[in-house]
Amino acid sequence: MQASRYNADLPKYFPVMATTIPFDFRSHCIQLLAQAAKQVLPDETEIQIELQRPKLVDHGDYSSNLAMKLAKRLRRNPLELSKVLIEALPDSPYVGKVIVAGGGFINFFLKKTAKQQFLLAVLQAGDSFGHNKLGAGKTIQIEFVSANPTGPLHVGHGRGAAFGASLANIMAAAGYAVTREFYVNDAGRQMDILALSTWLRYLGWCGISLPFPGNAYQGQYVVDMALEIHRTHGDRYAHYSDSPTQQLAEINAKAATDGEDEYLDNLITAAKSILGEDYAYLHNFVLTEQLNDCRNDLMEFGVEFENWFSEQSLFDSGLVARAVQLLDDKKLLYRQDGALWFQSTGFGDEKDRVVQRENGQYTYFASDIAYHLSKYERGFDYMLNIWGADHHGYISRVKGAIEALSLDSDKLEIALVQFAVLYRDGNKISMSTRSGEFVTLRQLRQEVGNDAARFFYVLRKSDQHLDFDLDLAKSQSNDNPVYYVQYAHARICSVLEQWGGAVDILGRAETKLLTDPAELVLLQRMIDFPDTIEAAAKERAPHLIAFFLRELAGEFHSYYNSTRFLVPDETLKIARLALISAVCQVLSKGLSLLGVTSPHEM
RNA sequence: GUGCCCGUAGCUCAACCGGAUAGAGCACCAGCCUUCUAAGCUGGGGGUUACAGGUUCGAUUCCUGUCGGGCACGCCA
Repeated sequence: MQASRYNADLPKYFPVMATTIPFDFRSHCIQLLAQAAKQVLPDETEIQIELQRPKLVDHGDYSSNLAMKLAKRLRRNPLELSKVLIEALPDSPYVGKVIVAGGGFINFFLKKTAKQQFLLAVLQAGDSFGHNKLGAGKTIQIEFVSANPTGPLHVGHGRGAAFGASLANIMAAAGYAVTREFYVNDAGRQMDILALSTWLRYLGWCGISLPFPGNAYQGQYVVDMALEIHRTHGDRYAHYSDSPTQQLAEINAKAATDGEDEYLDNLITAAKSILGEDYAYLHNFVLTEQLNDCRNDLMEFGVEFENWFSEQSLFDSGLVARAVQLLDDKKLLYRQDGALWFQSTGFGDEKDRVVQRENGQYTYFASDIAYHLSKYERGFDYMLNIWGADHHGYISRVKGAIEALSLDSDKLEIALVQFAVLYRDGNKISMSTRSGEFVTLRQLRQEVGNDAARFFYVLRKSDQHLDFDLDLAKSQSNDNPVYYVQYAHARICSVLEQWGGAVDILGRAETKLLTDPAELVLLQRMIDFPDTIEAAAKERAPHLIAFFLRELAGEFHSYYNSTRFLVPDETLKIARLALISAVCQVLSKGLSLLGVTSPHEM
């Protein structure tokens, strides 16, 4: 999957077409160089050709370090080698000059007319401009967010959501068939704790006051759910047998002698016993409430999933038992201290892991093995898990289990997203789901808006910590870079509206009139767009799109201030409008990849 | 203590997996609106890429060590 960056033999995406409209100058130049290398150095069969975009315009549009790379092995002077290669380059309708520079760089300068013609290709491709065939139609499943449905999403989940959703869009644009999935942890102890917490609050509404454990869910939403139950069902879930609260009182009495976790588990056992079949209602109610809340929250944030995969279904379908059995068949399980252990140390893990507890309950790890088995059985070509960075210690055991099942663990990639650390009044805000002290994604969205939040989240590399200063985000919301990009889009829309002409005639623009340096800069930037999407897909780096958009917007604003578009010269006017129309289209496309809107006016 | 990630302008971050003179945005200074949206533009100052070695034509990038920060090390999820 992460093979050669640029393979000299294969065109990257669009084949270089022999028509009048050039599409992929980079691949074209690579092919030219490959042909030259083949002629000059017939013995070298494994030549990797890389082209980079030089930082300085003086260094051309594309640059190759091929001669410098080969110089040592061939014991030849890199400058001489460059010259020989350049002389062997086939003629090209798109390349103007190729020169040697620096210590042996081969610098390609595209013809001005090639860049100008490219504009028409952009307009012609429309919304699909920038798409490429990197993925070649292979299927990839991307699992992200997967937050426990035990409370509102917080700002940490927001980063995973924004990153995952943007990356999914980018992978789709890069030619992958993407399936987005949310893994719902609806089977574990945490759900029991939430159900218990809600019930205790509910009893409070019924006038039965009991101590509320410190490690139960403290949030206001728990009180609200309890109130909702009370409103629709009255005291129905409060009065059982002779003395409903007496059992709880007994359990409470044990708290003094047992640890906190045992205390909570005892309460859960008691609740299940007292509620009987009604416990399922309670459990299902809180799960449904939280899941709906989560789904709505994400939908409003522009994040949607093809699949919501239930952990419980893995137990119901027997897949957990089957996965464990498969390991057992391979003699990779053993029993110790009453628990069932998986020999993960044989697969790169640092210690063996329990899959079934002494009390017969499967661990989270066991259902996770089954979950990944399910992914493999569903036949995706690639799988990508997006996890919080705190799960990095979990990677080796999951990969180990996959290998133990004789599956190809290279098909599964795990991308870690660092935490978003919140600051208010210059102080770090400590967050804990259990304690109910956290800033929710919803609050953040209301404070800074969906667009700013989506853009801000992907403005840095995912493996970097994100310092999120709430006060700054609020007070400087007008300075947020997202507005800078959106403003460029709105300005173009405004100009096009004032022009009022039919957009399709822009496709017949006299592009050779676009000779201003600012215009060529914009053209070159748009030529880079497909490369940027490809790089963002390969590196799982949505921030590259955000940075690209800032560059493009900046170059447009500069152009806007220096040049008037609605000029009397009709031909020139159409040419310039065609250019900014293409810029508008690319801005909109890039923003949509990041889940940000493209306003027509601001 | 062990493992993983990170350390770049005053602050927040880039730098196309080893390339040419390390770039933006905030903040600061000086200019630009009777002309398509000033949420904009133009110019300026600001750096021993934490530190010390090593690898080579070439290092922010790769290797070793030191210092500093984050995370993980459950029969929790």
